[in-house]
Amino acid sequence: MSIADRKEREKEEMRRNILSAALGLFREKGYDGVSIRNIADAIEYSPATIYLYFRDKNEIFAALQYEAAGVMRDHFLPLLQIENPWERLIDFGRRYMDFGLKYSDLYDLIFIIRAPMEHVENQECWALGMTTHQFFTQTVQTCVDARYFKSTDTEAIAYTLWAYVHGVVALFVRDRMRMYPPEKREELARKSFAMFTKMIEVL
Amino acid sequence: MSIADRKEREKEEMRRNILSAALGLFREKGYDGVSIRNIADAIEYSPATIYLYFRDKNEIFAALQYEAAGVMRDHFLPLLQIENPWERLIDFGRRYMDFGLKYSDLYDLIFIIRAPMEHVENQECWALGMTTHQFFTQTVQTCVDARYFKSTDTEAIAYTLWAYVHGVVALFVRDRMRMYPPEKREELARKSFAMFTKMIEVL
Amino acid sequence: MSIADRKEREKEEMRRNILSAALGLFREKGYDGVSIRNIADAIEYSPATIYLYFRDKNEIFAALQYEAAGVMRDHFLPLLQIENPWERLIDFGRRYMDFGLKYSDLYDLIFIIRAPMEHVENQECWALGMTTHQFFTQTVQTCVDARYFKSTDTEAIAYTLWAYVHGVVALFVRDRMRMYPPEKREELARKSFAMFTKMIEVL
Amino acid sequence: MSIADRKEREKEEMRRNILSAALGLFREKGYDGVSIRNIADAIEYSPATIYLYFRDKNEIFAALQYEAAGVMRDHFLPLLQIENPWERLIDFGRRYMDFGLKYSDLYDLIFIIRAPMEHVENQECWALGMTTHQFFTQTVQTCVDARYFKSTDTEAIAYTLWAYVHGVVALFVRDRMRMYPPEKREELARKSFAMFTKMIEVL
DNA sequence: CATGAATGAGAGTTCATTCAT
DNA sequence: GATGAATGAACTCTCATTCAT
Repeated sequence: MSIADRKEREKEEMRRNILSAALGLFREKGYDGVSIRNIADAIEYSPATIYLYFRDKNEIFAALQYEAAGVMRDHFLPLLQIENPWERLIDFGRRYMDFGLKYSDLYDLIFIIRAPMEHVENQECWALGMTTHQFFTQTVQTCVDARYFKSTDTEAIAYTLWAYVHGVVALFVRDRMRMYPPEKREELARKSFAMFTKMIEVL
Repeated sequence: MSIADRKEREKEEMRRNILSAALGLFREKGYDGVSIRNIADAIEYSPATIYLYFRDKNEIFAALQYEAAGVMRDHFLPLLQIENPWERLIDFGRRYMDFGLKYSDLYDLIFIIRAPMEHVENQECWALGMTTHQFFTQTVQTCVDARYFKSTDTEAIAYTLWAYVHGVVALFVRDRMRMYPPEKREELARKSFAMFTKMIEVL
Repeated sequence: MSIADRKEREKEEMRRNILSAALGLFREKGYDGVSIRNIADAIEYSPATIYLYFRDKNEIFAALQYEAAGVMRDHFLPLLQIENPWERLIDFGRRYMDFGLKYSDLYDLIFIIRAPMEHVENQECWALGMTTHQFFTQTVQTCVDARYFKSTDTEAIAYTLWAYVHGVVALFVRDRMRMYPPEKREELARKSFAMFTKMIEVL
Repeated sequence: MSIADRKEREKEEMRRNILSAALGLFREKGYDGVSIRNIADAIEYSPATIYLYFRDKNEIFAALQYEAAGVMRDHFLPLLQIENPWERLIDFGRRYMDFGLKYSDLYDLIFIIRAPMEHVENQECWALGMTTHQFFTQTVQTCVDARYFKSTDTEAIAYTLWAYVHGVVALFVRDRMRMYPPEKREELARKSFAMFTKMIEVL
């Protein structure tokens, strides 16, 4: 079995290799700006080789989205350590923003890009995203149960919180904060977040 | 004069024809996904004809953005009638959301889509957008001056409000509310908005 | 008749207008660099108007060649005043070079460009060129008859002289003197010409 | 090794294939008159294939020029055997004319055609051409040093000789000897050259 | 497993030319 | 007499993709 194992492992390595190169390029030049040839050049293989690991460009894209969803989920793992629901919720928001500001391209992939959703992998990706979403919803639910909010409409609360943080990140990622000097943008986002956490205490 | 008039009208019609076809395509497939040929096919003219009305692809895009910015500004005009600053601010948010949900394609063009910003017309568009932005900021400022908020950080307040409504619209426009049944999405957005207006009273 | 006359005159004026614009552009950007639209823009008429005066782009080109041949012939007219055949011959050479260095574009048109020679006008142009050529040959013949040369092979002499001055101009016109600093090129040509006139005395 | 060798050979063959097709077309229609598609059609490959062998149109042209310059240099190699400077100089001229009359297309490429000179390869070509030019200049210089000329202005002498032979070839290559019957053209050129060699003895 | 070679399709853009008005 | 509007054909060049080796 060990030979097949190694082969499998090598195959997986190559896939990751391709994806990571694709992601890097994607980060630099946007989705449409990346070509199979670019990726091939980056990993120093021939374009044809890519097709041994991915059926077409769309499949690479789908895999990237899945990957992004995985990275995001991992980014939230430390939250499991936080027992106090309110603290966990606040940290959820902070980590969401951190992720969005730091991995803008991944965030874009997950929450902004208008993507073809035909592939199976897209659905896996969606499933993965939903577990994260449910984790968030449950955290809100726990807060509601513990009477941290006056309102008991968990759905509305969760959605409101999400909308806000998404707004912050989306404006940043898609470069719509040009009226603020570059070095002040993140600071403003952070200040606003602090303000927002105050606000929701009265929900 | 009527001949020249007619010609003028026809020319204008053709421009709108092109723009409206382009708008649909841009929204559907993004800036890079749309080709001059696509647009030409859509209006059943030859590609060369497009160039009689627009210098290049970018100019079409810029014209659309400019137009969108104009529509949005007009959408906010009734606000001028509202004297009470708080009411005006709340209505601002409501109208922002209305605009985004109703003219998703225009909203996308202004606040989400990725595209080059080199053209002069882009800058005019930006200028137009900024007047709207300033109108918003002033409204917030007036509220601050009138002590509607405890906080006096106008910039942070304005940004927070904007981020929230943008988040709501952006999730909607880019179809990230698939976990909610279609017919409930707008309702949820509205409910959340009501919740949000309550929240900001304590800012 | 006077109406028809005026019309004719106006038509001719327009033709010259077009040709002179075409020539200017041609000078700047080379034959292939000039488009009908360019010419139309230059004379502030519509491209379609050009077609009222010339059947196609080729015809403009042919007319230009004819014109160039005319300008060249005129350039040689003063030679008729010179009675002494040797002096006339030397002056012929000097004027040939003057013409080539000063009206490089016209020279190119006549002696270098690889042109389609289908048009009737091309043949007229050729005829015009030939009269100039014959004038030159006759001048050489006169010199031969007057024993200015030892050789009596008029044809060979004429051809040799022509080849030399053409060489000088052609290297200049087609920018093959880049090994000499720009400001010295013409000077070198002139010095060489002086040298050449000495040489041919022994022919 | 033989596989790699064969591949290498095939690649080289293809390049030559392209270049030879391109050469014919360039000569026939000039630089601007030739399109990548033309070349592709001529060799019965797709246009995209051309780009596997040459970066762009200019590179094809540059390669041709470089090649032509090489062929020309090789054409002059036998001159190295000739010790007597005067004989060498005369033979230089003869070989120059031979080259121009025999390889008109290459000559055109080097000394007549108008084309952009941006590429590095153009500069290599220029460098190669200059070594040939220097070899010529040195030959003249040696003659000057050995008092074969009365004049000591090496530069002017060299330029004069060059201008003459270029004139001969250029008139021929660009078909400006139409007033002479085709079969007599080369003969006339040769006769003139003989005459010219006599002339320069008195320089 | 990897690839060199090839290509059809398509990108944005410009052109000479026509024709109804 | 002049033109605005239109277009088919062409341009250079890039792309995703295939396939024999």
